[in-house]
Amino acid sequence: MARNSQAPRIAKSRVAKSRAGIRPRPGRARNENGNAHSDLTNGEIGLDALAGHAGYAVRRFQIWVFQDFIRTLGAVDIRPTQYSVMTVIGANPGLSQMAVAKRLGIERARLVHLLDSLEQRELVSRVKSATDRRSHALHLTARGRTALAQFKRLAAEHERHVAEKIGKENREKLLQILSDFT
Amino acid sequence: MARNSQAPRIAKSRVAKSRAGIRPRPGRARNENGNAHSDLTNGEIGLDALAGHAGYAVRRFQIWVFQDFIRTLGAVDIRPTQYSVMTVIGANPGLSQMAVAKRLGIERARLVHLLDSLEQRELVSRVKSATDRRSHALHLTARGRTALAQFKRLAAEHERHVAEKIGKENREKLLQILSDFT
DNA sequence: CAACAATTGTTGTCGTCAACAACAATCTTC
DNA sequence: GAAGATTGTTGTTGACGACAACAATTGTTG
Repeated sequence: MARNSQAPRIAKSRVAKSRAGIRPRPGRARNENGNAHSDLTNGEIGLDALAGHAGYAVRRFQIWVFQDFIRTLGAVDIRPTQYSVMTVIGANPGLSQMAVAKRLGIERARLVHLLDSLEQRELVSRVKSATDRRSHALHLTARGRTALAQFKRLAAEHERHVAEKIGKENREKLLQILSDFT
Repeated sequence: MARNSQAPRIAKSRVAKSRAGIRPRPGRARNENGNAHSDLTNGEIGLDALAGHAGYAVRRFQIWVFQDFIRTLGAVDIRPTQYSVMTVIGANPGLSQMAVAKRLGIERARLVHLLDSLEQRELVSRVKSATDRRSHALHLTARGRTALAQFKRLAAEHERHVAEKIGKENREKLLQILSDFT
């Protein structure tokens, strides 16, 4: 979607927020969540409608998961996206950058930098394709294969942290619910 | 008129999860050349260990959810974080920036810019606190209250999209699983 | 009460990341 | 063989999380 992706940089100062259909609802329209006029008591701050939004919970969860991943794999300096790239290349040697990007939902422009970094660390190599001289066939180096094996062990440890956090069966249920997005 | 071409690009692949058996043998990988011609592998690229990582699925899902949120609330130019801030302020008038930041897991440095933007659009106002002259008491403006009501309606529509995508009961299960993170 | 520590909002920097746009080199196709 | 599409690349923009430093203010403690 090229149009409404995000910031319509024009409408900065005062956007036409006052569209039709806004029921003026005079008086107090707040507080469906119980507290009458809660002030800044830090004890119990209600989320109101936010509590019913899956996106909010998912965002908070993802931040936690990624932080744990980064911490758990901190010793080998591998971030989640790098791990995903290496894993896919390791399981499918010879893929083009376009194929990897499409499979992982990464911009191919972004994959360029990721591969630059991984290639610099001699974990991945770009081999010129003989059949299509535009594209590169991606492979793990020998060092990359050894390293990936260790990354996977650490990633499995991270996954155990996730299971401890939300419960073993909840984690599996989560994977099942979101299987369409992988 | 949007050239919407992004959202559901991944076909639902119900590929076997390669539970315990499929392990990339340390020897030669046989996929060496079978995919020089672009599309041959489009649906056949295995995720290997990635398929068992909740973080990966969650990342992909969150991208989808946020894109839908941004698109659904595109007409009012409200992003997920802005919505969360306004919702919490609306339900808890008078909160300090620190309290809002802590509750939502946002850096207070980042909240400054978010509030600058919302204040500029006259949706939120910073009121100097009488009891603590360091802090601001945050309130929705009259316009902000009206606008938030509309945002909530649009957000509810977005939430219906989520339910359509993953299923009504799956969405509720998801909210339940991740309730600790909200 | 006065030094000292902590908090609050703010500014700034850095790095990651998604989304686009433009480009050269290279297929593909008609 | 020219037009159009694809691949990798460079660059820009903006949202976002993580830090660091700072002034103003509050609180804490000797």
